[in-house]
Amino acid sequence: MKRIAESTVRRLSLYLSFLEGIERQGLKTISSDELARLGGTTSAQVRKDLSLFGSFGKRGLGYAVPELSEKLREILGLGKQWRVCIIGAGKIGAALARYRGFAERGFIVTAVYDNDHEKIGKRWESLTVRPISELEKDAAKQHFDIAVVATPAENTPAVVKQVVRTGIKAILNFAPVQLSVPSDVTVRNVNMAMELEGLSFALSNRGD
Amino acid sequence: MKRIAESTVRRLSLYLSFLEGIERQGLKTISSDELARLGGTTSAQVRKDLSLFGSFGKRGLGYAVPELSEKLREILGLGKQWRVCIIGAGKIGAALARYRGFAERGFIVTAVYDNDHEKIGKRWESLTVRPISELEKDAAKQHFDIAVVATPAENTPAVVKQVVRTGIKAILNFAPVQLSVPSDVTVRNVNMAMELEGLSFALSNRGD
DNA sequence: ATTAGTTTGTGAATTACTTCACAAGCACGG
DNA sequence: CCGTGCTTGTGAAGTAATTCACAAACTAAT
Repeated sequence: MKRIAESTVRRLSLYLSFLEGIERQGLKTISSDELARLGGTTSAQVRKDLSLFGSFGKRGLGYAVPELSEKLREILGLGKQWRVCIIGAGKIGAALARYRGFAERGFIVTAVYDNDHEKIGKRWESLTVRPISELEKDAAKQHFDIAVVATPAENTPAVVKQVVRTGIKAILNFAPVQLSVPSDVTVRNVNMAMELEGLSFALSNRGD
Repeated sequence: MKRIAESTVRRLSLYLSFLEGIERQGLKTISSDELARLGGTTSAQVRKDLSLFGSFGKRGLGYAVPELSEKLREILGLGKQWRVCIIGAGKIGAALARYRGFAERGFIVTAVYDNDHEKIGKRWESLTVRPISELEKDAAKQHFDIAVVATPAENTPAVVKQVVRTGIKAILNFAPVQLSVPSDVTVRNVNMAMELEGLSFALSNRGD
């Protein structure tokens, strides 16, 4: 299959979230034009995005909402449950572990790790914070699909090495460093400082 | 000045974080090639990014680290302090309010708002959670540059309307909805569910 | 001085992404 | 069952972003 751009995947994700809202409102069909308006894009973009995976619409009518939702969930791999481990039991780790939205979308947090003796052993909801030294052993027993890395910048490269060794192929990285991983490991970065700096840039350069 | 792509601004931000690390190590110069390796890009990309703002390097030698850092801080508007208000005193809001990294980079959290009576009046570090109904009044007295919106999806459109009315021109949005704002307001979205879905997609479509 | 070895800055070429524009398909009304 | 009004799917055209590739500029060594 043709390579799919990251921007496309982001939009698919966005469309899905709109469709779920629309489904709750009870609407049966939606046009590419309406989806585009919701997502701040164009109808041609919506149709092109979807057409990369098949043709799901009916000409003259639009897209059937439940069918398209289902199709998008399938494309995005949301049919199955993904097992997630969180590494770093700080503020961000805690906020993530408790966020209900993940489980709803099939991302199940199954373990939390840290290297701080203060934190190890603490209970978080139904989980206990475990020493990071146990990660590899644990991973051999239970399978993890995704690692969320929320460690201080200085520890992150070492932590990521360990993660890669366990065979985990997807990392969501909150640490403000660029990860170096083998090409078969997918990384997504979330970097608050970078987002704020983007806003700072926009504020500083208005009107030129 | 030519319009600068968001991807470029992201990279500038990234370069700056590397330069700060390098500066601490005491290195005086760096080549576009080394910066590229750190940032997972190409040397041509680095040079092109920088050349949009001037020519800061010395041929045969590279870039002087402190000078380039300073220049990037200036380009990104990090010379001044930005006043930030956080709206939504939930998990994410709390994690952000306490994150030390912001202040270091000149983003000063000066107020926190919520509409939940349980939360209003609670003290957070040096701040007190205020009722969101006071936002507009407060904004008239103290100036806010940036609003961080971390409210539940359903309240977000109304909250954003209020934010826009105060004259704030930059919003960092954590709510999983697409904001509709006037074109002179800059929005950056951070959406954890979307990032995880991107990883889910990658895991589901390996090797085709 | 001259030469060898680097590395920048930047047009040109390439690749990737988005938008245009229209034939083809479908629903509905008469 | 034919026409009217919509809306999709998609090549072609247009933009935008990235990479190539090389002259120009600098250092250091001899």
